[in-house]
Amino acid sequence: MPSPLKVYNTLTAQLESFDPINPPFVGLYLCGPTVYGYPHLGHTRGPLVFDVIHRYLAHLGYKVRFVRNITDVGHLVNDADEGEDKIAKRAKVEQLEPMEIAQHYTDAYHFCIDKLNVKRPSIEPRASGHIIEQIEMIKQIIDNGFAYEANGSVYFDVLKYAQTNDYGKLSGRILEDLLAGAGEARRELEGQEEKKNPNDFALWKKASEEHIMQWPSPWGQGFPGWHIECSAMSAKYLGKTFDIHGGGMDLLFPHHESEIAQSTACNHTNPAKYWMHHNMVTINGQKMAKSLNNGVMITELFDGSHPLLEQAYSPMTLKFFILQAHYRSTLDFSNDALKASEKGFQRLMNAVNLVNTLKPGNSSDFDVTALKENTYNALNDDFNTPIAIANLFEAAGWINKINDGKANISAADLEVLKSFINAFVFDVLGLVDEQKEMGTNLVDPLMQLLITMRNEAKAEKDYKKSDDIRNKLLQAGFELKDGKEGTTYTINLKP
RNA sequence: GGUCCUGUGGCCGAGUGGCUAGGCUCAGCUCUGCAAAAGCUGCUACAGCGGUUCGAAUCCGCUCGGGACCUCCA
Repeated sequence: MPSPLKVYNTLTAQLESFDPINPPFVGLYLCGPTVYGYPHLGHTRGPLVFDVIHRYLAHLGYKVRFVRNITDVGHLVNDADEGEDKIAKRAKVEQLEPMEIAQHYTDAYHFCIDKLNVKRPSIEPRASGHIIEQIEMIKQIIDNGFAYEANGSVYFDVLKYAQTNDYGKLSGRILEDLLAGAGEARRELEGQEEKKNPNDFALWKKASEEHIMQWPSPWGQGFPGWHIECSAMSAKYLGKTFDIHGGGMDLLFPHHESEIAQSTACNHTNPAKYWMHHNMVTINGQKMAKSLNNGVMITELFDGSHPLLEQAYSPMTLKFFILQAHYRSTLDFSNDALKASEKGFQRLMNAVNLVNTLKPGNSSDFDVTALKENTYNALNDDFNTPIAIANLFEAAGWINKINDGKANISAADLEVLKSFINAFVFDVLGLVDEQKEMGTNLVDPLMQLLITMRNEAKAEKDYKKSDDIRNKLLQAGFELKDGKEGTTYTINLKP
């Protein structure tokens, strides 16, 4: 029997067994993108990791409602007190409607994520579509005595909250340290004097006249603070307490810490049972971030146009690359690493295709059930995709041996192997055989014709002609392979 | 400055107190008209210095290196 599912909970800093609040239902919330720029490599990790989590939970039989938001308001350019919305700033530069920009980058995000075969969430709420919910929540927090209005803005009273709650329990921060550590590192913030305490954060910000995205509120024209959107939207669609809240480690503080504080101040309950955080994609050992300007855009990866790239890499190569690392480890980007993933992925897909053509024997030379169990155990151990993939490679090895007649598998075991490997590769990991997808329909009959012609030439020992066909095809992106069962081909994706 | 994470073989990247992770690369072999693919074989690492232990890459301490967060950030 496979081991039970365990997840690492940032809140307790421990591996915990996964017990949904209302089985078989699972509420899963992931902090989505801020749509004010094109997505880079790092932006794919969250969606990819939580896609596997989403898929695996569904695979295990849970009814998952997966909510991933689009942030199209509220993220401020510098800080809460300069009051310029990121989206609005781009609008001024490009002379477009703010929502036009948000839509544009949302589309770009969807384009990239879809290429990676990430399942769309059950609900994808926009922050701008939930202003009312956010205002209601802020009102409740004020009523509960944990927020105050100052000059048209509303701030969360961290000190008041900390009197009866643990502010910092998620990120492991100690309020006294935060207060003391403010010192030199903290910038001189304009309007900081509105706050009772430097650690107080904005729930609602007063908008200046130039500020394009603004809404009426009980406190005047303004816009919501950064953290409140996730609290409002997760509560609306998943309830005041739900199962899993995820995001990047860089959101741990202050974003998620503040979410917990807000939700607790409003609803008197911890919003999520499990908090899961994935690590960063690094480049030259440093975090890839918009603010550091070291991002490789996803479309640049797909078409190989970024100067650091030696070639184009397909979406599945990127996906496989990311899944070959555990989600809580940093993952360093490099051409060599990407190439290794490209090769390895192809090898795995070859084996997966082969498994459907295998002929069973009388007995099995290896323990299929154990292999399957090990693969489940890997994912049950905090979604350890690299170990799961290692097991799939072991299965691939056996598949190849069986295909070569150097190993046997019983008919019953073959069925187990087929169903399990297909389930894991396609359903759980969500991989796609890109070459196969391209190769069907129109291309295949033509290829079969050329293969036949070449084999005729070979039979006549006209190797010039046969090699010519092979070389020309290779140049065109079709690689021929002579096997015992005949000639097959692969399509190489090149820009 | 504070809090925390991390340092694995040519590259990427798992991992447990004692038993080969895996992928890629490289070399040799089998197969093949040649090549590719596939298979087989080889390459045994855990920053440094101490300590605990019968035994540590895995636990503890120190040193050195890298990184994250403390400010928008996936």
